[in-house]
Amino acid sequence: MNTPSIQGKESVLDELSLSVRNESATQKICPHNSNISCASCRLNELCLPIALNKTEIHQLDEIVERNRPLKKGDHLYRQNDEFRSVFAVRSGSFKSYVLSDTGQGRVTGFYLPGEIIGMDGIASKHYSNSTQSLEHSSICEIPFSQLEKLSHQLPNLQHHFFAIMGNEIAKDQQIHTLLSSYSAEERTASFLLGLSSRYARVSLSPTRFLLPMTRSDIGEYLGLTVETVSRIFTSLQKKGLIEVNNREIELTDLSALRAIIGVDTC
Amino acid sequence: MNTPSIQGKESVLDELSLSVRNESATQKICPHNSNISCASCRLNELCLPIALNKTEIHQLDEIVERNRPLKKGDHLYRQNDEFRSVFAVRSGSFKSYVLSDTGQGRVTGFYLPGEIIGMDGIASKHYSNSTQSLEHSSICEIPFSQLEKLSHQLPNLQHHFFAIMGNEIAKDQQIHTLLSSYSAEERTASFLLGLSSRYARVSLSPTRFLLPMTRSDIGEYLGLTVETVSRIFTSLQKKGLIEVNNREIELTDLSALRAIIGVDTC
DNA sequence: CGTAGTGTTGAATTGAATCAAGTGTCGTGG
DNA sequence: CCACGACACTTGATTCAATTCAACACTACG
Repeated sequence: MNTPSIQGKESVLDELSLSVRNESATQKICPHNSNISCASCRLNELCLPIALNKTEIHQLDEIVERNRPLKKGDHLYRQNDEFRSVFAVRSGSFKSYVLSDTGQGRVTGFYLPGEIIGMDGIASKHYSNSTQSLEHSSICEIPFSQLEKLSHQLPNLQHHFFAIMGNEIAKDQQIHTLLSSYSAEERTASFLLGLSSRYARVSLSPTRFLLPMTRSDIGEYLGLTVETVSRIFTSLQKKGLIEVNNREIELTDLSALRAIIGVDTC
Repeated sequence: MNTPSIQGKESVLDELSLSVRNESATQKICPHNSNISCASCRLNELCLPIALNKTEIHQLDEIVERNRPLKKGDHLYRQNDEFRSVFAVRSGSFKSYVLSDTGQGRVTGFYLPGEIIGMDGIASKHYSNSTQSLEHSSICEIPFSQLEKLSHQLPNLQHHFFAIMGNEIAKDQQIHTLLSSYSAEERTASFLLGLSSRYARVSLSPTRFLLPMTRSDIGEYLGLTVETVSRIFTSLQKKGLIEVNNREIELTDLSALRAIIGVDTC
């Protein structure tokens, strides 16, 4: 197994570190490059083009707008902005959050390459949260009215977009269960395993990665305080299940992590 | 305001009590009647037919299967069953739940008339939870492959179904926020207000209704224990915000309830 | 009429939050 | 290039909201 070595801490937040670490030498295109097409995108097996044929991908390509990259902290959109588009993460990562009346935000989701952002705005025609880049990132913007028109022409695309939305619904319900009945340790373990499989999906190491978000972001997402997240990390490390160093994390015992959340590890 | 009087306790769980209480005399069709069509359904302004014209509604009608009513406790489907259809609640109510490894269930959602059930199964082709009737209920079954075919023909239907799914996603994210940062009292108040507006949507009293679910169901849904839910109900009643009597509930001070969850009551 | 399920209430316990103090890390501008 | 300031993170002590444990009342239904 080729677990790519993590670079020194001076580049922990380097915009490339999460995106191209273990890409093969045959793929030289910069992940932030705006001139890439859906057909040549390394994510086309996960993203919208899945299940489309060449002609169809070309049609999709026509409506996708590849905007300039976002810097860390830049907003993709803000709560109550008019809904116009959904977005596909091409590189980097994002967080969605809502601001509570008391001013403090609550994180509602994290988005990694190949994932779709903004579907919460479809019904009300306004985004129900704000979404911000966690590092140097690039996205594909897909104007929703055009996506609808194209979906109408391409049954495959309609089918797939229904599936993407259904997946989001199923995922949200899992989080509902997580938050309503799991302990701090179970939530944290589940979160790390979730990230692990999402990184694996984009051909990055499932056991060794950089957390793009702060402890505070994780806490808000999991309904815990920063202090608790930090304590759980320390305790998991003491138990030998993970190795943490700042944003660098290694899952050293996946099956023990799975055991925490009650998944049988035959 | 015409707040319909609630019937005696001997009919608290009567299958009609939630469905037809304040219907006008001009509408005599039994809500469990299987021979109703979408065109004549009293829910057609909320359910799938919304935004469809007469011809289109007729086409939808053709694919809808109106099954026999379900008794209290009957399952609509079970976790891991093959996904074939989504369902629209015509009368009664349902709960979705997943069984945790420890055997105890966690409720993931409640469904009232006019709401759509089963979208969590679209992506994986298997239902990710079990769904059970909470009282005598009736549903419309919509085979998903046919819904897709029809959506392809009717842009209005495609648009509307995207909106229904987007709404579900937005709703789930609100619950995420609720569970991750609200206290037991805030969750309970928010839950009651949510039910209130959903009943209002189907022209029932927003301040006086019957809870179709147990305290335990509510607890599982909100991430609280039965005891806590019971205590919060008692305490809200002592404060004069609600009046509870078994499954009967009256919201006597809506703005105070809204104030609990931090909504400005101008 | 009895029994299982549902709901309430009280007392003790506890997991996570809060409060508090400190260290580590990063990006900035002198 | 270093020093500074702003965050980000950690760790400990204390508090508190909600759970757990326990006992009992109510309701509904065969």
